Amino acid sequence: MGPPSGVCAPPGPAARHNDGVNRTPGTVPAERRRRPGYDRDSLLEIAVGTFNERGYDGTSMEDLARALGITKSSIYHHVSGKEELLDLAVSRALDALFAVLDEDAGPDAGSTERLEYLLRRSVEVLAAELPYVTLLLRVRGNSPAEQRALSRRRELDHRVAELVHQAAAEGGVRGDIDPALASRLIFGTVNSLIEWYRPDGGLAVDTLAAAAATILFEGLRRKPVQGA
Amino acid sequence: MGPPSGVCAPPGPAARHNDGVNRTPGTVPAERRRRPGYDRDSLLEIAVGTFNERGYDGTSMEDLARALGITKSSIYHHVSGKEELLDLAVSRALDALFAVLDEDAGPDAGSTERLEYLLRRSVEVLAAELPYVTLLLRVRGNSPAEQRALSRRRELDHRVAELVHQAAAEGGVRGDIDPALASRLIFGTVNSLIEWYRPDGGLAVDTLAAAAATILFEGLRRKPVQGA
DNA sequence: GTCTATAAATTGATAGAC
DNA sequence: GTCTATCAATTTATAGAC
Repeated sequence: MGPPSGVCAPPGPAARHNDGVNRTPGTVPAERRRRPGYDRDSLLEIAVGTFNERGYDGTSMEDLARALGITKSSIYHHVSGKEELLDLAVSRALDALFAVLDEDAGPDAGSTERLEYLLRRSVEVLAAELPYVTLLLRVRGNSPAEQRALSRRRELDHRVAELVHQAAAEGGVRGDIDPALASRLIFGTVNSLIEWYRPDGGLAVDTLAAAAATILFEGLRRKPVQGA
Repeated sequence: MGPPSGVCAPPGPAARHNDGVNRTPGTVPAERRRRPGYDRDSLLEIAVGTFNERGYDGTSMEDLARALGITKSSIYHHVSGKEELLDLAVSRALDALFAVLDEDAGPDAGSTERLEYLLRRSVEVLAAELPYVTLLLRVRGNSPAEQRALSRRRELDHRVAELVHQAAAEGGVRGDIDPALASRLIFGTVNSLIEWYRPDGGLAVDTLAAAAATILFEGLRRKPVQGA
Protein backbone atom coordinates (compact mmCIF):
# COMPACT_ATOMS: atom_id res chain seq x y z
CA MET A 1 0.00 0.00 0.00
CA GLY A 2 2.97 2.38 0.25
CA PRO A 3 4.12 4.51 -2.65
CA PRO A 4 6.04 2.61 -5.32
CA SER A 5 9.79 2.89 -5.00
CA GLY A 6 10.84 6.11 -6.72
CA VAL A 7 12.41 5.93 -10.14
CA CYS A 8 12.50 9.56 -11.23
CA ALA A 9 14.93 11.98 -9.61
CA PRO A 10 13.29 13.99 -6.84
CA PRO A 11 13.40 17.79 -6.88
CA GLY A 12 16.03 19.57 -4.78
CA PRO A 13 19.00 17.98 -3.10
CA ALA A 14 16.81 15.19 -1.77
CA ALA A 15 13.08 14.58 -1.57
CA ARG A 16 11.90 15.30 1.93
CA HIS A 17 9.35 12.92 3.24
CA ASN A 18 7.87 15.68 5.36
CA ASP A 19 7.12 19.27 4.52
CA GLY A 20 6.49 21.66 7.36
CA VAL A 21 5.46 19.97 10.55
CA ASN A 22 8.45 18.00 11.77
CA ARG A 23 8.47 18.79 15.42
CA THR A 24 6.03 17.47 17.95
CA PRO A 25 2.82 19.49 17.57
CA GLY A 26 2.54 22.61 19.69
CA THR A 27 6.24 22.91 20.28
CA VAL A 28 7.17 25.45 17.64
CA PRO A 29 5.67 28.97 17.31
CA ALA A 30 4.38 28.35 13.76
CA GLU A 31 6.66 31.21 12.70
CA ARG A 32 9.87 30.83 10.63
CA ARG A 33 9.24 27.56 8.80
CA ARG A 34 12.35 27.47 6.64
CA ARG A 35 14.51 24.35 7.11
CA PRO A 36 12.60 22.87 9.96
CA GLY A 37 14.85 19.91 10.79
CA TYR A 38 13.91 16.96 12.91
CA ASP A 39 13.68 16.35 16.59
CA ARG A 40 13.92 12.90 18.09
CA ASP A 41 10.20 12.15 17.91
CA SER A 42 9.56 13.28 14.37
CA LEU A 43 12.63 11.44 13.17
CA LEU A 44 11.49 8.31 14.99
CA GLU A 45 8.10 8.49 13.33
CA ILE A 46 9.54 8.42 9.82
CA ALA A 47 12.13 5.82 10.76
CA VAL A 48 9.53 3.44 12.18
CA GLY A 49 7.43 3.82 9.05
CA THR A 50 10.41 2.82 6.97
CA PHE A 51 11.25 -0.11 9.24
CA ASN A 52 7.72 -1.39 8.81
CA GLU A 53 7.81 -1.09 5.04
CA ARG A 54 11.12 -2.83 4.47
CA GLY A 55 11.66 -4.67 7.74
CA TYR A 56 14.10 -3.56 10.42
CA ASP A 57 17.03 -5.61 9.16
CA GLY A 58 16.12 -4.82 5.59
CA THR A 59 16.40 -1.09 6.25
CA SER A 60 19.86 0.45 6.04
CA MET A 61 20.83 3.81 7.50
CA GLU A 62 21.03 4.92 3.89
CA ASP A 63 17.39 3.92 3.39
CA LEU A 64 16.44 5.87 6.49
CA ALA A 65 18.37 8.92 5.34
CA ARG A 66 16.59 8.82 2.00
CA ALA A 67 13.17 8.55 3.64
CA LEU A 68 14.03 11.41 5.98
CA GLY A 69 15.48 13.61 3.28
CA ILE A 70 18.71 14.11 5.22
CA THR A 71 22.07 12.39 5.20
CA LYS A 72 23.08 9.34 7.15
CA SER A 73 25.42 11.24 9.42
CA SER A 74 22.66 13.65 10.42
CA ILE A 75 20.75 10.77 11.93
CA TYR A 76 23.56 10.18 14.40
CA HIS A 77 22.97 13.67 15.77
CA HIS A 78 19.63 12.45 17.13
CA VAL A 79 20.26 8.84 18.08
CA SER A 80 23.27 6.67 18.74
CA GLY A 81 22.37 4.34 15.88
CA LYS A 82 19.82 2.09 14.32
CA GLU A 83 19.35 0.06 17.45
CA GLU A 84 18.38 3.02 19.59
CA LEU A 85 15.62 3.81 17.11
CA LEU A 86 14.31 0.29 17.58
CA ASP A 87 14.57 0.60 21.33
CA LEU A 88 12.64 3.87 21.41
CA ALA A 89 9.93 2.50 19.15
CA VAL A 90 9.26 -0.80 20.87
CA SER A 91 9.42 0.79 24.32
CA ARG A 92 6.67 3.14 23.29
CA ALA A 93 4.53 0.21 22.16
CA LEU A 94 5.21 -1.82 25.29
CA ASP A 95 4.44 1.10 27.60
CA ALA A 96 1.09 1.61 25.90
CA LEU A 97 0.16 -2.07 26.05
CA PHE A 98 1.20 -2.49 29.69
CA ALA A 99 -0.83 0.57 30.62
CA VAL A 100 -4.01 -1.18 29.47
CA LEU A 101 -3.46 -3.91 32.03
CA ASP A 102 -3.65 -1.33 34.80
CA GLU A 103 -6.76 0.41 33.52
CA ASP A 104 -9.98 0.13 35.50
CA ALA A 105 -12.54 -2.07 33.72
CA GLY A 106 -15.36 -0.78 35.92
CA PRO A 107 -16.23 -0.94 39.63
CA ASP A 108 -17.83 -4.39 39.72
CA ALA A 109 -16.10 -6.11 36.83
CA GLY A 110 -15.21 -9.78 37.20
CA SER A 111 -12.35 -11.47 35.39
CA THR A 112 -14.50 -12.17 32.34
CA GLU A 113 -15.57 -8.55 32.00
CA ARG A 114 -11.98 -7.48 32.55
CA LEU A 115 -10.86 -9.86 29.79
CA GLU A 116 -13.39 -8.45 27.36
CA TYR A 117 -12.32 -4.95 28.32
CA LEU A 118 -8.66 -5.85 27.81
CA LEU A 119 -9.45 -7.32 24.40
CA ARG A 120 -11.25 -4.20 23.21
CA ARG A 121 -8.69 -1.79 24.65
CA SER A 122 -5.82 -3.79 23.19
CA VAL A 123 -7.33 -3.40 19.74
CA GLU A 124 -7.67 0.34 20.34
CA VAL A 125 -4.09 0.71 21.54
CA LEU A 126 -2.84 -1.38 18.65
CA ALA A 127 -4.64 0.97 16.29
CA ALA A 128 -3.52 4.13 18.07
CA GLU A 129 0.13 3.06 18.18
CA LEU A 130 0.01 0.91 15.06
CA PRO A 131 3.51 1.55 13.66
CA TYR A 132 5.17 1.05 17.02
CA VAL A 133 3.20 -2.09 17.88
CA THR A 134 3.85 -3.44 14.40
CA LEU A 135 7.58 -3.06 14.87
CA LEU A 136 7.36 -4.64 18.31
CA LEU A 137 5.51 -7.71 17.08
CA ARG A 138 8.10 -8.34 14.39
CA VAL A 139 11.14 -8.24 16.64
CA ARG A 140 13.26 -11.38 16.30
CA GLY A 141 15.77 -11.08 19.15
CA ASN A 142 18.96 -10.63 17.16
CA SER A 143 20.37 -7.80 19.28
CA PRO A 144 20.33 -6.80 22.96
CA ALA A 145 17.63 -4.20 22.32
CA GLU A 146 15.46 -6.81 20.63
CA GLN A 147 16.01 -9.29 23.44
CA ARG A 148 14.94 -6.72 26.00
CA ALA A 149 11.79 -6.15 23.97
CA LEU A 150 11.05 -9.86 23.73
CA SER A 151 11.52 -10.20 27.46
CA ARG A 152 9.00 -7.47 28.21
CA ARG A 153 6.60 -8.99 25.69
CA ARG A 154 6.78 -12.33 27.42
CA GLU A 155 5.90 -10.67 30.71
CA LEU A 156 2.93 -9.01 29.02
CA ASP A 157 1.76 -12.32 27.57
CA HIS A 158 2.10 -13.91 30.97
CA ARG A 159 -0.09 -11.34 32.67
CA VAL A 160 -2.70 -11.65 29.95
CA ALA A 161 -2.72 -15.44 30.27
CA GLU A 162 -3.31 -15.07 34.00
CA LEU A 163 -6.43 -13.05 33.35
CA VAL A 164 -7.79 -15.66 30.94
CA HIS A 165 -7.09 -18.29 33.54
CA GLN A 166 -9.04 -16.34 36.15
CA ALA A 167 -11.95 -15.89 33.76
CA ALA A 168 -11.98 -19.63 33.14
CA ALA A 169 -11.84 -20.42 36.87
CA GLU A 170 -14.66 -17.95 37.41
CA GLY A 171 -16.75 -19.90 34.91
CA GLY A 172 -17.17 -17.09 32.40
CA VAL A 173 -15.42 -18.83 29.52
CA ARG A 174 -15.90 -22.36 28.26
CA GLY A 175 -14.11 -25.10 30.13
CA ASP A 176 -13.33 -27.41 27.21
CA ILE A 177 -10.43 -25.29 25.98
CA ASP A 178 -7.22 -24.80 27.90
CA PRO A 179 -6.98 -21.19 29.16
CA ALA A 180 -3.38 -20.90 27.99
CA LEU A 181 -4.45 -21.94 24.51
CA ALA A 182 -7.43 -19.60 24.58
CA SER A 183 -5.12 -16.77 25.57
CA ARG A 184 -2.80 -17.48 22.65
CA LEU A 185 -5.68 -17.61 20.19
CA ILE A 186 -7.35 -14.43 21.45
CA PHE A 187 -4.25 -12.31 21.32
CA GLY A 188 -3.02 -14.00 18.19
CA THR A 189 -6.19 -12.67 16.59
CA VAL A 190 -5.65 -9.20 18.04
CA ASN A 191 -1.98 -9.09 17.03
CA SER A 192 -2.77 -10.25 13.52
CA LEU A 193 -4.53 -6.94 12.95
CA ILE A 194 -1.20 -5.24 12.28
CA GLU A 195 -1.02 -7.19 9.03
CA TRP A 196 -3.91 -5.37 7.41
CA TYR A 197 -5.70 -2.81 9.60
CA ARG A 198 -5.17 0.85 8.76
CA PRO A 199 -6.97 3.41 11.00
CA ASP A 200 -7.66 5.71 8.05
CA GLY A 201 -9.15 2.98 5.87
CA GLY A 202 -12.86 3.42 6.55
CA LEU A 203 -13.20 0.82 9.29
CA ALA A 204 -13.64 2.49 12.67
CA VAL A 205 -11.62 1.15 15.56
CA ASP A 206 -14.74 0.64 17.66
CA THR A 207 -16.35 -1.43 14.93
CA LEU A 208 -13.24 -3.52 14.62
CA ALA A 209 -12.87 -4.03 18.36
CA ALA A 210 -16.54 -4.96 18.65
CA ALA A 211 -16.32 -7.41 15.74
CA ALA A 212 -13.26 -9.09 17.20
CA ALA A 213 -14.90 -9.36 20.61
CA THR A 214 -18.10 -10.74 19.09
CA ILE A 215 -16.38 -13.41 17.02
CA LEU A 216 -14.07 -14.49 19.82
CA PHE A 217 -16.72 -14.53 22.57
CA GLU A 218 -19.95 -15.32 20.74
CA GLY A 219 -18.64 -17.13 17.69
CA LEU A 220 -19.11 -16.70 13.98
CA ARG A 221 -21.94 -19.16 13.54
CA ARG A 222 -25.44 -17.85 13.14
CA LYS A 223 -27.41 -19.13 16.09
CA PRO A 224 -30.67 -20.91 15.34
CA VAL A 225 -33.68 -18.84 16.31
CA GLN A 226 -34.93 -19.79 19.79
CA GLY A 227 -38.28 -21.01 18.60
CA ALA A 228 -36.93 -23.13 15.75
CA MET B 1 14.15 -22.02 21.51
CA GLY B 2 17.18 -22.74 19.34
CA PRO B 3 20.58 -23.34 20.84
CA PRO B 4 22.22 -20.22 22.26
CA SER B 5 24.71 -18.59 19.94
CA GLY B 6 27.98 -20.40 20.38
CA VAL B 7 30.80 -18.78 22.27
CA CYS B 8 33.29 -21.60 22.59
CA ALA B 9 35.11 -22.84 19.53
CA PRO B 10 33.36 -25.85 18.02
CA PRO B 11 35.23 -29.11 17.48
CA GLY B 12 36.60 -29.83 14.02
CA PRO B 13 36.82 -27.38 11.15
CA ALA B 14 33.28 -26.20 11.85
CA ALA B 15 30.38 -27.43 13.95
CA ARG B 16 27.93 -29.21 11.73
CA HIS B 17 24.31 -28.54 12.47
CA ASN B 18 23.46 -32.01 11.26
CA ASP B 19 25.12 -35.30 11.92
CA GLY B 20 24.34 -38.16 9.61
CA VAL B 21 21.03 -37.70 7.84
CA ASN B 22 21.50 -34.86 5.38
CA ARG B 23 19.82 -36.24 2.33
CA THR B 24 16.11 -36.69 1.86
CA PRO B 25 15.14 -39.82 3.79
CA GLY B 26 15.27 -43.06 1.90
CA THR B 27 17.60 -41.76 -0.75
CA VAL B 28 20.92 -43.07 0.51
CA PRO B 29 21.78 -46.74 1.16
CA ALA B 30 22.70 -46.10 4.83
CA GLU B 31 26.19 -47.30 3.91
CA ARG B 32 29.30 -45.08 3.74
CA ARG B 33 28.31 -42.17 5.99
CA ARG B 34 31.55 -40.23 5.98
CA ARG B 35 31.21 -36.64 4.77
CA PRO B 36 27.60 -36.79 3.70
CA GLY B 37 27.19 -33.37 2.13
CA TYR B 38 23.93 -31.65 1.35
CA ASP B 39 21.43 -31.87 -1.41
CA ARG B 40 19.10 -29.04 -2.27
CA ASP B 41 16.32 -30.10 0.08
CA SER B 42 18.40 -30.80 3.15
CA LEU B 43 20.25 -27.54 2.67
CA LEU B 44 16.96 -25.68 2.29
CA GLU B 45 15.67 -27.16 5.52
CA ILE B 46 18.56 -25.81 7.58
CA ALA B 47 18.54 -22.51 5.74
CA VAL B 48 14.84 -21.93 6.39
CA GLY B 49 15.34 -22.73 10.05
CA THR B 50 18.03 -20.10 10.23
CA PHE B 51 15.93 -17.56 8.35
CA ASN B 52 13.15 -18.07 10.86
CA GLU B 53 15.46 -17.65 13.83
CA ARG B 54 17.19 -14.49 12.71
CA GLY B 55 14.85 -13.16 10.03
CA TYR B 56 15.55 -13.42 6.29
CA ASP B 57 17.25 -10.05 5.99
CA GLY B 58 18.99 -10.57 9.30
CA THR B 59 20.61 -13.76 8.05
CA SER B 60 23.81 -13.39 6.05
CA MET B 61 25.27 -16.06 3.81
CA GLU B 62 27.96 -16.32 6.45
CA ASP B 63 25.29 -17.11 9.07
CA LEU B 64 23.86 -19.79 6.77
CA ALA B 65 27.27 -21.29 6.17
CA ARG B 66 27.89 -21.46 9.90
CA ALA B 67 24.53 -23.14 10.54
CA LEU B 68 25.19 -25.60 7.71
CA GLY B 69 28.72 -26.34 8.77
CA ILE B 70 30.09 -25.59 5.31
CA THR B 71 31.55 -22.49 3.70
CA LYS B 72 29.66 -19.73 1.97
CA SER B 73 30.90 -20.66 -1.46
CA SER B 74 29.65 -24.22 -1.06
CA ILE B 75 26.13 -22.90 -0.79
CA TYR B 76 26.36 -21.51 -4.30
CA HIS B 77 26.88 -25.03 -5.60
CA HIS B 78 23.26 -25.78 -4.64
CA VAL B 79 21.44 -22.53 -5.23
CA SER B 80 22.07 -19.34 -7.17
CA GLY B 81 21.94 -17.25 -4.00
CA LYS B 82 20.00 -16.23 -0.96
CA GLU B 83 16.96 -15.21 -2.92
CA GLU B 84 16.52 -18.60 -4.54
CA LEU B 85 16.42 -20.17 -1.09
CA LEU B 86 13.58 -17.84 -0.20
CA ASP B 87 11.82 -18.60 -3.46
CA LEU B 88 12.04 -22.36 -2.93
CA ALA B 89 10.78 -22.08 0.63
CA VAL B 90 7.79 -19.82 0.10
CA SER B 91 6.75 -21.69 -3.04
CA ARG B 92 6.58 -24.87 -1.03
CA ALA B 93 4.35 -23.16 1.53
CA LEU B 94 2.11 -21.59 -1.10
CA ASP B 95 1.70 -24.83 -3.02
CA ALA B 96 0.60 -26.60 0.15
CA LEU B 97 -1.87 -23.89 1.11
CA PHE B 98 -3.37 -23.62 -2.37
CA ALA B 99 -3.80 -27.38 -2.48
CA VAL B 100 -6.17 -27.20 0.49
CA LEU B 101 -8.53 -24.97 -1.49
CA ASP B 102 -8.96 -27.73 -4.04
CA GLU B 103 -9.54 -30.51 -1.54
CA ASP B 104 -12.95 -32.11 -1.34
CA ALA B 105 -14.77 -31.15 1.87
CA GLY B 106 -17.29 -33.96 1.44
CA PRO B 107 -20.03 -34.80 -1.07
CA ASP B 108 -22.83 -32.63 0.29
CA ALA B 109 -20.86 -29.84 1.95
CA GLY B 110 -22.22 -26.31 1.71
CA SER B 111 -20.05 -23.19 1.87
CA THR B 112 -20.18 -23.13 5.65
CA GLU B 113 -18.99 -26.71 5.96
CA ARG B 114 -16.31 -26.01 3.36
CA LEU B 115 -15.17 -22.98 5.36
CA GLU B 116 -14.89 -25.04 8.54
CA TYR B 117 -13.01 -27.70 6.62
CA LEU B 118 -10.65 -25.09 5.14
CA LEU B 119 -10.03 -23.67 8.60
CA ARG B 120 -9.09 -27.02 10.08
CA ARG B 121 -6.99 -28.12 7.13
CA SER B 122 -5.18 -24.78 7.04
CA VAL B 123 -4.13 -25.30 10.63
CA GLU B 124 -2.89 -28.78 9.74
CA VAL B 125 -0.93 -27.60 6.73
CA LEU B 126 0.52 -24.73 8.72
CA ALA B 127 1.72 -27.23 11.28
CA ALA B 128 3.01 -29.72 8.72
CA GLU B 129 4.94 -27.07 6.78
CA LEU B 130 5.54 -24.77 9.72
CA PRO B 131 9.01 -23.43 8.83
CA TYR B 132 8.04 -22.73 5.23
CA VAL B 133 4.72 -21.12 6.10
CA THR B 134 6.44 -19.06 8.80
CA LEU B 135 8.89 -17.68 6.28
CA LEU B 136 6.09 -16.99 3.81
CA LEU B 137 4.04 -15.03 6.32
CA ARG B 138 6.98 -12.80 7.18
CA VAL B 139 7.86 -11.80 3.64
CA ARG B 140 7.99 -8.03 3.23
CA GLY B 141 8.25 -7.53 -0.54
CA ASN B 142 11.74 -6.07 -0.77
CA SER B 143 12.89 -8.19 -3.71
CA PRO B 144 11.31 -9.69 -6.84
CA ALA B 145 11.07 -13.12 -5.22
CA GLU B 146 9.29 -11.61 -2.24
CA GLN B 147 6.91 -9.68 -4.45
CA ARG B 148 6.00 -12.82 -6.35
CA ALA B 149 5.26 -14.49 -3.02
CA LEU B 150 3.11 -11.58 -1.85
CA SER B 151 1.21 -11.67 -5.09
CA ARG B 152 0.37 -15.36 -4.72
CA ARG B 153 -0.58 -14.76 -1.09
CA ARG B 154 -3.02 -12.08 -2.09
CA GLU B 155 -4.66 -14.46 -4.54
CA LEU B 156 -4.94 -17.04 -1.78
CA ASP B 157 -6.52 -14.50 0.57
CA HIS B 158 -8.92 -13.50 -2.15
CA ARG B 159 -10.16 -17.04 -2.73
CA VAL B 160 -10.56 -17.57 1.00
CA ALA B 161 -12.56 -14.36 1.32
CA GLU B 162 -14.86 -15.54 -1.45
CA LEU B 163 -15.66 -18.67 0.49
CA VAL B 164 -16.49 -16.69 3.64
CA HIS B 165 -18.72 -14.48 1.53
CA GLN B 166 -20.56 -17.50 0.17
CA ALA B 167 -21.00 -18.92 3.67
CA ALA B 168 -22.47 -15.60 4.78
CA ALA B 169 -24.82 -15.43 1.78
CA GLU B 170 -25.87 -18.98 2.53
CA GLY B 171 -26.86 -17.92 6.02
CA GLY B 172 -24.39 -20.15 7.86
CA VAL B 173 -22.44 -17.35 9.52
CA ARG B 174 -23.75 -14.32 11.36
CA GLY B 175 -24.89 -11.39 9.27
CA ASP B 176 -23.84 -8.57 11.58
CA ILE B 177 -20.15 -8.83 10.66
CA ASP B 178 -18.80 -8.04 7.22
CA PRO B 179 -17.60 -11.24 5.50
CA ALA B 180 -14.36 -9.57 4.42
CA LEU B 181 -13.66 -8.63 8.03
CA ALA B 182 -14.61 -12.09 9.24
CA SER B 183 -12.22 -13.59 6.71
CA ARG B 184 -9.37 -11.41 7.94
CA LEU B 185 -10.03 -12.29 11.55
CA ILE B 186 -10.35 -16.03 10.95
CA PHE B 187 -7.14 -16.36 9.00
CA GLY B 188 -5.39 -13.81 11.15
CA THR B 189 -6.03 -16.22 14.00
CA VAL B 190 -4.80 -19.19 11.97
CA ASN B 191 -1.70 -17.39 10.75
CA SER B 192 -0.84 -16.20 14.25
CA LEU B 193 -0.14 -19.81 15.17
CA ILE B 194 3.31 -19.58 13.61
CA GLU B 195 4.30 -17.30 16.46
CA TRP B 196 4.10 -19.99 19.10
CA TYR B 197 2.89 -23.39 17.91
CA ARG B 198 5.49 -26.17 17.74
CA PRO B 199 4.26 -29.59 16.52
CA ASP B 200 6.52 -31.42 18.96
CA GLY B 201 5.39 -29.44 21.98
CA GLY B 202 2.71 -31.69 23.42
CA LEU B 203 -0.30 -30.08 21.77
CA ALA B 204 -1.66 -32.26 18.99
CA VAL B 205 -2.54 -30.60 15.71
CA ASP B 206 -6.07 -31.99 15.80
CA THR B 207 -6.65 -30.53 19.25
CA LEU B 208 -5.35 -27.19 18.09
CA ALA B 209 -7.43 -27.18 14.92
CA ALA B 210 -10.54 -28.17 16.85
CA ALA B 211 -9.95 -25.49 19.50
CA ALA B 212 -9.48 -22.80 16.86
CA ALA B 213 -12.62 -23.89 15.03
CA THR B 214 -14.62 -23.99 18.26
CA ILE B 215 -13.57 -20.53 19.41
CA LEU B 216 -14.06 -18.93 16.02
CA PHE B 217 -17.40 -20.60 15.25
CA GLU B 218 -18.97 -21.15 18.65
CA GLY B 219 -17.25 -18.49 20.71
CA LEU B 220 -15.31 -18.50 23.93
CA ARG B 221 -18.15 -17.66 26.24
CA ARG B 222 -19.71 -20.41 28.31
CA LYS B 223 -23.30 -20.70 27.22
CA PRO B 224 -25.90 -20.63 29.97
CA VAL B 225 -27.46 -24.03 30.55
CA GLN B 226 -30.70 -24.40 28.60
CA GLY B 227 -32.89 -24.76 31.65
CA ALA B 228 -31.43 -21.77 33.51
C1' DG C 1 20.64 20.42 12.68
C1' DT C 2 22.82 19.20 8.60
C1' DC C 3 26.62 18.62 5.57
C1' DT C 4 31.03 16.21 3.00
C1' DA C 5 34.41 12.87 3.39
C1' DT C 6 36.02 8.76 4.89
C1' DA C 7 37.07 4.77 7.69
C1' DA C 8 36.45 -0.17 8.99
C1' DA C 9 33.79 -4.10 8.74
C1' DT C 10 30.46 -7.02 6.54
C1' DT C 11 27.87 -8.58 2.59
C1' DG C 12 26.56 -11.35 -1.57
C1' DA C 13 28.93 -13.53 -4.95
C1' DT C 14 32.75 -15.67 -8.23
C1' DA C 15 37.10 -18.36 -9.80
C1' DG C 16 39.34 -22.32 -9.70
C1' DA C 17 41.70 -26.28 -7.02
C1' DC C 18 40.73 -30.85 -4.79
C1' DG D 1 30.23 -31.40 -2.78
C1' DT D 2 33.40 -28.59 -0.52
C1' DC D 3 37.40 -25.80 -0.14
C1' DT D 4 40.68 -21.27 -0.20
C1' DA D 5 41.19 -16.87 -1.90
C1' DT D 6 39.40 -12.85 -3.47
C1' DC D 7 36.32 -8.91 -5.09
C1' DA D 8 33.18 -5.16 -5.53
C1' DA D 9 29.51 -3.16 -3.25
C1' DT D 10 27.22 -1.97 0.79
C1' DT D 11 26.81 -1.06 5.73
C1' DT D 12 27.35 1.19 10.28
C1' DA D 13 29.60 4.71 12.18
C1' DT D 14 32.92 8.83 13.04
C1' DA D 15 35.48 13.46 12.23
C1' DG D 16 35.03 17.94 11.55
C1' DA D 17 33.20 22.09 8.71
C1' DC D 18 29.10 25.25 8.17
